Amino acid sequence: MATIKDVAKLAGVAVSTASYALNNNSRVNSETAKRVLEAAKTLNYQKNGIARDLKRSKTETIGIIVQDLSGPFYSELMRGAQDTLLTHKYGLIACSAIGGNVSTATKFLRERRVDGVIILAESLPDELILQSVREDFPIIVLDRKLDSDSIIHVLVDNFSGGYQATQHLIDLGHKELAYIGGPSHNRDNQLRFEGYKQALKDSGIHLHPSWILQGQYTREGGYSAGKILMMQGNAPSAVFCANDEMAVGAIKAFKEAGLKIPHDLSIIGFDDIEISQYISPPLSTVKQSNYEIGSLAAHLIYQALNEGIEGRDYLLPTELVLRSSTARKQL
Amino acid sequence: MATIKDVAKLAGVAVSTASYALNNNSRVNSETAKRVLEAAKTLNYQKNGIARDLKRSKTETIGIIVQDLSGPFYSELMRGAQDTLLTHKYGLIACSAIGGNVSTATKFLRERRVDGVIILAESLPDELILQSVREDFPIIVLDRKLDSDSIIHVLVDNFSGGYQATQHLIDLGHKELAYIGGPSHNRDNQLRFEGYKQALKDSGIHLHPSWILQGQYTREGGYSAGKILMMQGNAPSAVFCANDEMAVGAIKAFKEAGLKIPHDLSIIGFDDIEISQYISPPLSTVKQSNYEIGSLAAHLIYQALNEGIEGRDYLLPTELVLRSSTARKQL
DNA sequence: CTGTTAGCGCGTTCAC
DNA sequence: GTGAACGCGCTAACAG
Repeated sequence: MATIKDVAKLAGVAVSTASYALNNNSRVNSETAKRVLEAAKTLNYQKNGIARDLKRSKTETIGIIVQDLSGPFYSELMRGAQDTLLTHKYGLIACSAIGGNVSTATKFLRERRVDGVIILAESLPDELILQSVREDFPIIVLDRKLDSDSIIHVLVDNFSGGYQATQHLIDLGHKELAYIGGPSHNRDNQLRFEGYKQALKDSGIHLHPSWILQGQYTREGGYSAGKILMMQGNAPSAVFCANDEMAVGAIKAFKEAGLKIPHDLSIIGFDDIEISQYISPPLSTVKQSNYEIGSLAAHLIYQALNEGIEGRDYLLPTELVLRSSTARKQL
Repeated sequence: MATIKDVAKLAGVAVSTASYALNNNSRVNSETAKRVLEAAKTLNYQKNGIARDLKRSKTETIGIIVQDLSGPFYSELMRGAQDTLLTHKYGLIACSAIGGNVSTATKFLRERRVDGVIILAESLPDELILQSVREDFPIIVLDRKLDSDSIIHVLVDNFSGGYQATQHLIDLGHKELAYIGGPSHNRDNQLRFEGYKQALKDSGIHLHPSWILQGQYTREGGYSAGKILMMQGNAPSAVFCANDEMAVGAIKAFKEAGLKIPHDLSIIGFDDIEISQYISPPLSTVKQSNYEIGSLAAHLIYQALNEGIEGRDYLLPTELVLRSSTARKQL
């Protein structure tokens, strides 16, 4: 591999001159510059980015850590981040949180391989993040609330989302409202549940413990929860599922029980994943604008790196997406 | 930021000793090592990975370049690559091909920021890839065939896939077979089309030019193509769509025209994307095992880096996934 | 066996 | 246009 030294030698100039020439610095006269560029070409010189980053002590790259590099769920978010960073000439690289202490995530976080990180990976331990806090290394978390005043939070307003969904069902005349939740330790789920409870309370509707179920955020979990709901005898007239995956599973269970949706039972989800519009009936749900989240996160990180920022806690609104799985209660 | 120097000073040892201690080298006696580790802890020392990579001239990280970091399409593939690399203690980072010459993709390719790359991004120019060829830098392409004997190809057998799909329709008794294709310059599409033509030929079925349509690989394109097919008057009895997205669109068009699928018309897609099983009717399609592709790519890159490899061209089989959108031709 | 000295990897940038 | 220090950690060779 040719280094800048080889280029300099071939062009008959000092290494520093070669460096200036290769970076189009106007200090070198165009004649010399041309010679250098030619030498670089003949040697097929490729700069060593690592050496460069080391010297300049910055990488102009932001890392995003996601659960498993595979979630269709992150699509829009990444696009948002990518688009925004690109306008600032920053790069974006993604890695997964899988792999524990040898994971690339750890490298990103601790070894200064990127100038800042965006985190959206439940499985990444809080401690790892907190240990990585240091000056001039912006960390944005999208999936939890951490107790450190240098960490920036961009969170979705899950509470309002849960409230909105529930209120929508109430507005349609439903009073028997079940809740199929995600893992109980999951923060998003907790907040969505709080929203649900608050909405019931505000309308003076009593919360019915046997209608509170757990579906682990999975399709299978939603299916089981739906089955249980049916077997209990006193079926509710509407169900709020804390995510769309579970709603898909629950719908299956309800259909198998012979219910017509939304005629016999209304159901609303959360997330607005892609398949929600293709299932039958198309699912009403609560949507968070992932593109905006990504874009905001990227924007904040750039600001933090270059101009400094003021606020450190951002709460983004949710939006109701009404399709055909919810309807006015039949009398 | 504390550097190893600070740690050494605080522990009262030479930098080299600190380095050995931090890397658990048995040369330093445990007493000293403990002192060093403690010093590191009190200073919150984090090693600079960049400096390390520079010195060792390797990163133990593989890059994967995808179209836009967002495709649900890559999910399985990434998982495959990730899992495999992890067992070799290599990291995986992903970046998008968007951004032209300032893109992170370019950095990966030219600036030795990773030890090897996997490419799956149509928009990345051939030249950029070819220019990045150098010794000891394995490049695996999954989306095209390049004329360089140091580039490794892992390709899906699109020809056979196209053949399989078409043959399946023929086996069901269909003889009026339409083809809705992707962009004509797209290599995958071309091969699928070749497979289609070959299958027709082998069964002595004449190819009907007005049944060859173009849908740009998009849902809307498939929809339009479906409409056109209906308007032509002489509708085929079965359709092979070069990807599932188009099949989804086409089905919509056929339904709007009052056709019952598969009773009046059979349709088969390609890719087996997630929604294929949720649409109505569930779509028969041709599947490529993306997990395996990713895993194989990762395996090859590891081999190339550590043991050297023999073969440079791999062709992976496709598999027919039969659901309910295809049926025996009605007499 | 333990610890130290010193040079390296490679490009950037300041002082001359 | 150039020489040389520098960023930071690794590691071979050497000394005690």
